[in-house]
Amino acid sequence: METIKIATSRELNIVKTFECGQCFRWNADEDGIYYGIVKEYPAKIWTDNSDVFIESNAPAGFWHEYFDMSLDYEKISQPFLNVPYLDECTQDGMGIRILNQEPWEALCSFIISQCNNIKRIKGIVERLCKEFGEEKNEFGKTFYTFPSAKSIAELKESDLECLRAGYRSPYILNAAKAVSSGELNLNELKACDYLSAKTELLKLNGIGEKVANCVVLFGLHHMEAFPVDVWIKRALNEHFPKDFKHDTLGEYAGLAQQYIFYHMRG
DNA sequence: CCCCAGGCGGTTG
DNA sequence: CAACCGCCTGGG
Repeated sequence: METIKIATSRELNIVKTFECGQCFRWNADEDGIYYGIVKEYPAKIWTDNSDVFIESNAPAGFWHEYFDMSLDYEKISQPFLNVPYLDECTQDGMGIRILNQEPWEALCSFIISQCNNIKRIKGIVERLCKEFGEEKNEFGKTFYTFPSAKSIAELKESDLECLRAGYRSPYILNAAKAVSSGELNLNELKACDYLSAKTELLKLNGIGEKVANCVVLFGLHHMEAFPVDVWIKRALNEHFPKDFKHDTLGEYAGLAQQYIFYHMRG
């Protein structure tokens, strides 16, 4: 077990980053210490004196990559300060980072997210991991890895009843089969351009524009993706010109989307 | 009882 | 094209 300083709290605000809706498996205890697991590495993360620390067994550079630390977020956010209303959102949301999550986990999680609230999304994802993931004990707590696409693909729809995911279960199975068979290669989609990646995801049953954009942004790190959900729709209607086009925000439009989403959810 | 929650897919006008 | 509706489940 090793503790590293990953960033300053100005560069990485863990509350904003974990609570802005991009991930579902980080939870704070009563002291504000976050616990979570990425791949097979349970982790404990906290802020102390304007610095962010992580305790885990992960190899060197793992968290640096996960938190996207090689990108200067203050710099890439500068253009947003020239856009009315987005400037407020950007100042408010500074410290949010777009995580480099596991592509399959993001795909599965955002399938589950459709027409659902955060609490229930978290519950379903947690049951999925507990039921089909691998147990890891650390920090006096129990963690479960996110089950592989292959392990889910081997299941039947009735096996997923315990998740209580409703009509989303067949979508999960279908996606798992596509990924484990190689018909859908998420790593390839990460390497290719945003639009091709999204187009591939849209071919899957149960994946529409919103979910595809979330997967492309949060799972494949194509930062120009701009998922439009009910909150963003509301923000666009209330605070932006009618003819506003979000692609004018450029290659980091997805970060702007997160600032807006965080600001709306307040 | 009703309605809604970070959608999608199929049908209709 | 847009508008609408059913869909699983849980909470208000």
